[in-house]
Amino acid sequence: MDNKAIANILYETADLMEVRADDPFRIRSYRRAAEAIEGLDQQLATIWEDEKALLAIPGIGKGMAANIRELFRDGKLTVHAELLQKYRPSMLELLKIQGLGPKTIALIWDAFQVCDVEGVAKLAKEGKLRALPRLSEKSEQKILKAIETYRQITGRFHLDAADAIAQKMTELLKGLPGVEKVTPAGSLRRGRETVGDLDLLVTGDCCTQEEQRNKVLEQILSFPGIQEVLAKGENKVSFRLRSGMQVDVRLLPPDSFGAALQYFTGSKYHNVSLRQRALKLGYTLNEYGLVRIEDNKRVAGKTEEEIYKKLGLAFIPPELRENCGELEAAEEGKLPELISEADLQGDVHMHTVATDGKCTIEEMAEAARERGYKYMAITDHSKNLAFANGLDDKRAEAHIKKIRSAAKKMKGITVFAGIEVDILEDGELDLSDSVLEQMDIVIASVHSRFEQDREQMTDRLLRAISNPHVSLIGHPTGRKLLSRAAYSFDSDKVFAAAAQAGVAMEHNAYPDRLDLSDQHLRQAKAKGVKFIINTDAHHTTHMEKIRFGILQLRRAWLSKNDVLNTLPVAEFAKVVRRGKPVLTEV
DNA sequence: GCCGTTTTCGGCCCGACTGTTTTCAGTCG
Repeated sequence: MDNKAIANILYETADLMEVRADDPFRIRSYRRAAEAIEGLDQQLATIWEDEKALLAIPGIGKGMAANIRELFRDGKLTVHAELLQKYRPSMLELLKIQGLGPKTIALIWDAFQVCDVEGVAKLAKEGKLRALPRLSEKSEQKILKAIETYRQITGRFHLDAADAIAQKMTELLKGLPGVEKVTPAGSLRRGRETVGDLDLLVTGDCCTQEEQRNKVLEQILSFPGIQEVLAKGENKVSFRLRSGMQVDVRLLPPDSFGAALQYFTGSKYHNVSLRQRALKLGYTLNEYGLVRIEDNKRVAGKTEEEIYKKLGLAFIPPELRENCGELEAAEEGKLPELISEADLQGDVHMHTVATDGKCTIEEMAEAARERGYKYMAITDHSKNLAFANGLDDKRAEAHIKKIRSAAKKMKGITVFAGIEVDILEDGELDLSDSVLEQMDIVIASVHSRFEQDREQMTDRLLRAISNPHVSLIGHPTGRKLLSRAAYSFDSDKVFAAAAQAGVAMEHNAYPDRLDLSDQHLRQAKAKGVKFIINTDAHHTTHMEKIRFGILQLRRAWLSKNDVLNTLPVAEFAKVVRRGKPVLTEV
């Protein structure tokens, strides 16, 4: 059992305890413990027998330590099992419906003993929920709408979740005789913002030698978390994980690996165009190779590169394979030089324990330096975000001093003092200009009133952009992938105003945001906007998630020149101050 | 259930919004 699995069980326990109306503080302690475990550097599996080590983790006390030991010893947690027995696992799913909370779910359960999405939808349709206290016909409509939204997003997963499974599978198979490599294909390889099914390709001698193949297949089926095996043949295994994710693992011989990788990476429409092109040139292309029609001779297939080359094309990076002009550009040698992670000089959106982050200024700065960044910025929340303990003017000024003093001690990296200031309902910023003036970098973000109409939201953003202290707009559409839609605003107007004012737009690389989307990035670039890519890290471990954002920038055909935090530190410091004197010596 | 210049039990982040509750509970962030 890894840390993530333990944390999940604790989260689920907390959710179900909420339905049972347990002590709220006890519930919170389960969530705290789960968060702490997720953020650990080492695996609990290596220390669970050491009481002292467990108690040294903040948020873990005697009771939780006992819970953890029980999980490792018995493979289950009694309190979790009891709750699941009482309410059934479908209740966990029900809790994911927006607007349905533990109290309402408990109310429905007590009245009807119904606790699954299907059942609640039926009750709402039949008008039976309005009989319950606090629920009306209007509530029924709201619940039905939320269930509708929920159904649209289920079956898709955040990019990092799919990536984690791919990495685990690689870990599981590597080292087995005959396994050369394990490669993700499909939408994960193309970097689509969410992933449906996960496609994994295994190549090596194991695909042709029966004994090795059987060993590999056996190992694949030992993957932790498999709920159901959907198919098992000689060359392919499909299964569904408890999370609902379907994983297809294919075994492919090395000499046709390139063709298979090309085929299974897609997209479907890119492949259709590519095959049409092949036909025009006298070839036929399938997952086994590129074959010349006149003599039925296979001319390419071992690598993707040779296939594209034979078809008279430059190699097309997977992120561009969406049939959006990439074949034409590849033919004319006009593919852009895409940005890569190595181009980045810094990550400038991070939170610390001063607000809702989990690490100190020093810890975040050290982690950024270890990643090879030349600069970073501490940008905690402002007071409007009360639940995050946001900073008011006074605390913000004190925080700047703290950051500057920590910055002095750090060698090899410039630490900027910044803020993520809330854009209030009317576009006013949540801190005084006199305080913002003292910041190296100001991120202005919307965190409330997402439901404002298009006109109001547009004005709100335009007003924020007009503030001379704002360096960039944080997560500019406010969406949360698979849970919350983007707020509505006139993107043409806002992007044009940002370009005009020299205010950058953030690409937030955190996998549940990835905001701006690739379409918005393209649109903004066309208006002349520059971008800054950040992780919005709330923990040192979040910084590595930058790569998921890089995939989106690449999908939008962006290169280094479009992204400000590829600039050397001195130039970057200047550009985010928008003409005002630079405060930090670099 | 955790934590602690109160070593033992009381405090634990809270404001805004929504709907239907005529004074507030539930949900979200």
